[in-house]
Amino acid sequence: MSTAKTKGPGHILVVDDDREICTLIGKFLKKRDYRVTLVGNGHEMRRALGEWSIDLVILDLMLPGEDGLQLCRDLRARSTIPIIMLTVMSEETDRIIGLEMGADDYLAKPFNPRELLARIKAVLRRVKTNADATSQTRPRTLYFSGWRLEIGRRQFFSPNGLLVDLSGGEFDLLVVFAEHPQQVLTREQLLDLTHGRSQGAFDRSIDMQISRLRRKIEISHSAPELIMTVRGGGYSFTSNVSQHEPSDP
Amino acid sequence: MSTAKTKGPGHILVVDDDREICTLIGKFLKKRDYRVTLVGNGHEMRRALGEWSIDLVILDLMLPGEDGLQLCRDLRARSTIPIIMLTVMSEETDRIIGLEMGADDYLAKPFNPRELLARIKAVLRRVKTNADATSQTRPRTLYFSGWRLEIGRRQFFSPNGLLVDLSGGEFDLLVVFAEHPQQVLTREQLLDLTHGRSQGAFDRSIDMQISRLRRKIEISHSAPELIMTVRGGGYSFTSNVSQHEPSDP
DNA sequence: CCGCGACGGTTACACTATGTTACCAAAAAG
DNA sequence: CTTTTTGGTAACATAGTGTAACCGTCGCGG
Repeated sequence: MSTAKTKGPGHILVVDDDREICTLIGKFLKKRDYRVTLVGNGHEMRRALGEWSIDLVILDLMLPGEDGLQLCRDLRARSTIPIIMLTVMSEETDRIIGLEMGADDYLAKPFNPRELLARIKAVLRRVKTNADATSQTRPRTLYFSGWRLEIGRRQFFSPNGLLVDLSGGEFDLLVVFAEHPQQVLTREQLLDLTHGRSQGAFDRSIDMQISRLRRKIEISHSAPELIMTVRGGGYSFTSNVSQHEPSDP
Repeated sequence: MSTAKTKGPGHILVVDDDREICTLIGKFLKKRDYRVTLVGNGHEMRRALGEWSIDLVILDLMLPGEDGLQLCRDLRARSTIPIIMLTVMSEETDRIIGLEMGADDYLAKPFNPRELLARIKAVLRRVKTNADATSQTRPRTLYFSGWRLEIGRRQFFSPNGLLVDLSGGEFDLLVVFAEHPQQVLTREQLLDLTHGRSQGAFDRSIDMQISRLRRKIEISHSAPELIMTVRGGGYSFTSNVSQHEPSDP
C-alpha cells in the first residue's frame, strides 16, 4: 500500500490490482490536490478504511480472486461512503450498471482521467448536498477504564463521573484513539484521522496534542497508562474499549 | 410537445430536436412504464419543467441554435434534477465538460436503448436513495434537555415551562441546530440553512447570533452545554433531540 | 560503562479562531 | 415619524493550536 502526502479536497482510496492504472489515477488525482491511497485487494481496502479517513472509494470490479460486486455490497452494507466502480468496457457493462449493488457511479475502462475527475466531483457534490438531511446520528458512547466518552455530544467523563474539560482537538484525538484501541497509530494516521490533513516532515503538532491530552487523562504523569508511546512508530491506546457501560464492580 | 400519460417508475423529459430519436426513446420508455414528455428545444424544456413534475431530463447537447452545455449548467444551477446527456460519439470533450457542468451521466449517440434504460435506472436509484433520507416530514415540536421547541408556533419553552423570548434569527438558528443534532455545522452551512445565503470570507454574523443565543439558553455562561464550538469546524448541537415529550423524571 | 544520536516530552511563544462588548444601521413596531 | 428591536460590523479579549527550542531518555556501538 502506498499513500501520497497531499492535502486537498478529499482523501480517495483506489482499489485496483493493476499497477499501471493505480499509478495513473494516483498521479492524476494528486496533481489535483486529492490525497490518494492505493491498494490492490479487498483485504487491504478494509484495512485502509480503518486506518485512514477516506472520502471516496474507487473500486475495480475485476480483482484477481475476488468479486468486486460483493466487495461493493459489503462496503455499502456497512457504511455510506461513496463508491465509484471501474468496469470493463463491454456489453456486460450495462447489465452491471443495472444491478443494484449500491455504487454511486460507474466508469468503463479504459477511461479518460478527466472523466474520472468529473465523476468524482459529481459524486462528492451529491454527497455534500445530501449531507445535511441524511445524517442519522446514533448516540455513540464508548467506555474504557471507567471513563465515558460521549462522541455525539462531545463530552468526556472521568471515572468519578465529572465532566473533563477537553479542547476540540484533544477530544478529536481521544475519539480516534478510542475507535482504534490496542493498535499502533502513526503520527500521520492520527493527523489524517483527526484533521483529514497530511503532515510535513517535521510536524510535531500531534506530539503536542498528545502531551496536552495526557496531562488531562493520565493519572500518573510519569508513566502513561492509556496512551502509550511506541518509539519510532507512533502511539497506541492500551485500554479495552467497550460500547456498553460495564457492570458495576 | 407531446406527453404520454402513463403512471410508472418516473416522469422523464426528453429534450431533442431529432424526431426520430424522440420517438424511439419515447416508445421504448413508455413500454417500460415510464411517463415521457418530449420537447425539441430549451424553451419548451423550461416550460415542461414548470408544468410537470419531472424526475429526470435526457438532454441532447446538439440542439439547433442552442448550447446544450449552457442549458445543462442553467438547469443544474437552479435544481438538483438528474440529467443524462446525449452526445455525439466523437466529442469526448463535450461529455466531460457536461459532467463538469453537473450532468449525472452521458450516453453517446447512436446508443442501444437498453443502455439508456440501464443508466436511467442507475441515476434514478442514486437520487432515490438520497431522497429517502431527505424527504421525511419534519416534526413541528422538538424536545431536548427539558426544553421544548414549537417550530410551527415559533415558540420556545425553558425546562421550567416559561416562554423564552428569542428573536427571529435566534429562533431560526436554534431550529437548524435542533434539526441537525450531534453533528458539526460549519458557519457556511448555518448561514445557508438559516438565511439561505452564502457568506463572505470574514463574516462573523453567525458568531454573534450564536453568542446571543447562548446567552439565552445556556445555563453556564462559561461552559456551553447545548451549543459546542468546534474550532476550525463550526458548531455542534450536543443535546439529544426527541420528537416526543420525554417521560416525567 | 560511556558517549552519541535520534526520538519524544515539555516549555515558551506566536498566531489564529472564537467570544464578547460597543456601536450603528436597518427593520419593525407604534 | 418616533421608538424599539434586531442584526451586523468593528474592535478588543481570550483560548486553542502549531512551531521552535531545549532537554531528557532510549538504544546502540564502542
